[in-house]
Amino acid sequence: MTIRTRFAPSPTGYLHIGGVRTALFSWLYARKHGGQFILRIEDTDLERSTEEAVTAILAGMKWLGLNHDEGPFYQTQRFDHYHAVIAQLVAESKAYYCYCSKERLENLRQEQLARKEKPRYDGHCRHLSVPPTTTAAPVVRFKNPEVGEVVVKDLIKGTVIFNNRELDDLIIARSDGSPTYNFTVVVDDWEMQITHVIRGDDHLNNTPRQINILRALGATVPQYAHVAMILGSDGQKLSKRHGAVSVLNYQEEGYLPEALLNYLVRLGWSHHDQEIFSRQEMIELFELEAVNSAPAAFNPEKLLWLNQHYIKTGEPARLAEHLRFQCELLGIETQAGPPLAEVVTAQAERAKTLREMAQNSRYFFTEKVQYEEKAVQKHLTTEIKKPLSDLANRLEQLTEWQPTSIQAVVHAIADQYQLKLGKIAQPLRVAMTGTAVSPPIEVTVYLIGQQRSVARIRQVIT
RNA sequence: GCUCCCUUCGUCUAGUGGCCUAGGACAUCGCCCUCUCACGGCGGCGACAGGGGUUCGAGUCCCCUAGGGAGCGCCA
Repeated sequence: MTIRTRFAPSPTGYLHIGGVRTALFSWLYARKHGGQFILRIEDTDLERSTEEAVTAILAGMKWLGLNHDEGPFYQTQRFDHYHAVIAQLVAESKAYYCYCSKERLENLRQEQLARKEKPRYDGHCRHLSVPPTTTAAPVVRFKNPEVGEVVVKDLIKGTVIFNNRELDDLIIARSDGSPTYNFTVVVDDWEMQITHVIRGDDHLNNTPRQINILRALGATVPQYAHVAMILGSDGQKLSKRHGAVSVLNYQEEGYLPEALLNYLVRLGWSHHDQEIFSRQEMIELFELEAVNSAPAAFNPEKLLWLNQHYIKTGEPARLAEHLRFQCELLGIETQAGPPLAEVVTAQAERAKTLREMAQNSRYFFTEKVQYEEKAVQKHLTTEIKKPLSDLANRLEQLTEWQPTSIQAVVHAIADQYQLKLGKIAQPLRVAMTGTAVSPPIEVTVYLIGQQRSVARIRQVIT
């Protein structure tokens, strides 16, 4: 049997961290078993679904490299399938028309709540032999079994047993004829031959209803795996404050897709003590049985650590493209500066995001350096102007512009004036960058270039 | 209210009855390295929610309590 998993987001909001993790788990499971990963857009809520959300979901999946083999399917384009199945169910008396008014339902609900009962439909129209004389359009309800239990063998939660007495006859078609969620999911998972339904555990309670419908349809029941939700860093429900923002925001903020994926795969899943997983390793090692059934809190610091890990270990040429993207966002012209890959190498161990790297690399690309008042006051003293002047001259005469030769010159000046290295390196750094922080001085000078370096020193000492 | 799920350091987790005086990672603190910031190295602080069982032995199995969360929609 070929493994088939799916990711079925509803485009009523953006693709956030929680959704991405579920998608990742589904994708990994399919890839690991050489199966198929299907993307399905659950857009039946016409009121709240938006085109932008669909675009953002697709873009997010693409950015992360979570490629699908089939789809994207749109539920709004599958209404004829749902209608056909509803008609079949009604014809077989496995579903029925319900004419109850919303008022009646609301009263019923209030009464049940008052009696401290779980609010459920009472089956009023289930045994109606003749339709009532009413002008209101009916809904269609599924005839849920009234006795017995449904056993869900969840791959993450374990065996969960639901008593059919706790369930009621849910609406599968609204009065306007449109199908409802619990029904479309079932029809789609069935028709798309999904073998493993991996989704958020907020759906665990829906599972027995869906299994009952599947059984009524004579369909094979898929395996289920309910993943716990992601909490905010404060242990509360994830909100916009923590990361319930579009996954594309992470791209804009300078995160690498491999870092986000690595972070998310370890949130709720583990393989012994291993923290770093390449895409290939994730695929090979991932298993649903090792997924934690408890919710996990989102920890931005660890994501940052992983991001820097991938910045430090990634291919500079590839990271350079990410840096270029960030520079563009920040309006930094990179044309006239040093090769971006070399900037990446120089800055990798002092940037946690590519955005941060771009921000801290402005001085490599601009003619007009912004000088920090504090740094200038502290390091560009009058006593240092003579050594800096000599240094500029020596640098100007260098025939070989390399970090090693630059370093030799800096050391020579330090020796000549009997200065500790820091006493000349820091003033030089401020002259070059406007700040007291940068990569090793010889690398900084090297990357800024001979002409610019000499010019910057002379500018600050005149 | 009812049903279901969850509970190991601040956080992510290892742990599948003896290897646990509970291991790793992030964060944090200290030291070292050092031209700055970092990176790196070394070390410190720090947890089995509580209570009952079962067992020779429980973080690990069972029950209860407490605390979190989800569902109970003509939303998905």
